[in-house]
Amino acid sequence: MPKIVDANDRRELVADAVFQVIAERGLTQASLRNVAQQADLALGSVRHYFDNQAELMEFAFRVNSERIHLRALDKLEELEQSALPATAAELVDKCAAVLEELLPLDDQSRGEAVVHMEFMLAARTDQGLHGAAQDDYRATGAVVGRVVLQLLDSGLVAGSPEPVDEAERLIAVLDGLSLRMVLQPAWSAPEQGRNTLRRHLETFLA
Amino acid sequence: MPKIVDANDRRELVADAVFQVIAERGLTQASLRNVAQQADLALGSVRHYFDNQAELMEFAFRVNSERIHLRALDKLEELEQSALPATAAELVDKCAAVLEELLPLDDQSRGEAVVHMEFMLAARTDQGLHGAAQDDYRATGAVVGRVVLQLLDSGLVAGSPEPVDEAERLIAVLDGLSLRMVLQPAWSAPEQGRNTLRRHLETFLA
DNA sequence: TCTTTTTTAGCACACATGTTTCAGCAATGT
DNA sequence: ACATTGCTGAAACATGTGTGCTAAAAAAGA
Repeated sequence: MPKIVDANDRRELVADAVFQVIAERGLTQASLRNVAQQADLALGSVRHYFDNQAELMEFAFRVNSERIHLRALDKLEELEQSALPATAAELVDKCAAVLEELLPLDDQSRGEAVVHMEFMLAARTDQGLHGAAQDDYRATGAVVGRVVLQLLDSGLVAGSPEPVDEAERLIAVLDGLSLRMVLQPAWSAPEQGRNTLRRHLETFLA
Repeated sequence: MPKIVDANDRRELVADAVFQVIAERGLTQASLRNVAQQADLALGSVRHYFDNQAELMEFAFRVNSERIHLRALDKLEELEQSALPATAAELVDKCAAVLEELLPLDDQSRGEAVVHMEFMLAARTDQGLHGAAQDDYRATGAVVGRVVLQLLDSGLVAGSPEPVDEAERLIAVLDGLSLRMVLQPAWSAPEQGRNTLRRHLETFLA
């Protein structure tokens, strides 16, 4: 028996190299050779863990999606476990804490957001990535939907908006903010994104 | 003197071929050879009108941006020329008419939106496209900003929100809706996008 | 008809990519 | 010690890419 390397760890290590290449030079530069060099591995080693480039890309896509959504889900369960907030300000704070996990507010999440965008766009024409994109949609829909329910069921909202409609609009705000913060960080700083999100949430209250 | 072909017309024709290739197969497939084939031209012919691939791409990017923003600007000037709307519903109609030009509601604008997204994302790592992306940002910012001013100056809005902040949020809604309608047309149909936009505008009114 | 100039077409080169193949290494169990 | 087997590294191949260069074609004026 040779050196035993945990295959999953190795695959995630390669995926991290993919993320770095995409964040710095874009998805088009995420070739097997560039990724291998970034991971300090030989081309053959990368191919030992991934039969295809397609398989590598789908794996990296899914890992990235899960990292984002798992962080948001953790915060969400904190919110749902804790006592119902009494004041409006407290409610906004709790919801914002969850949704901010979906915004690129630091270097780490900025990189993740870039990778996310590139993969989502690529999935439009790449059949191999289509399934992963569908799962990603469902995941963010679930997170945002549950936050909206928390918000609307709190008894602090004005009017009686449709949850599905408001989830759709909130997702649009989040996606749009992410897009701008990723592509135009000079004009859309983290604080600005945070503030815009909070202002949007506050419009639900009387 | 040989056959005189209007150089600008020809360049736009090649740009149209670029748009078709991107819409159908993505930016990565927009090679000179694929574009030439799509335009029914020889590789040499394309290269006669564009020295570089970089020049072609920047030209196509700018043509696409201008087409989108010119349509929106036309509608916007209609709005600003016409009499001030008296009722809230009429105001929302007018503003929505302008902003809907920025959403992918038919096949034509859907293609434009796809091309727009691909170029914006590519501009993040491609220095040659950076300038065009900046101009695009300014253009949409101008359109949306003027619509927001029309809205807030109508005397029909509740509260006194900051125009810049609300423009930022509205741009996020538009970008997010575009993104979803382009990437997930099955879940986000044109009517749904239109409705979400109108609902957002209505939240400004009492 | 001949000339001139735009336009088209094609070849060739250097380079990057995904993939296949195979030889060598290195560590672990016997 | 030694054989097994996961792992690494490298070379080779086919394909696609941008670009430079050159020659043919085509059309309008002389």
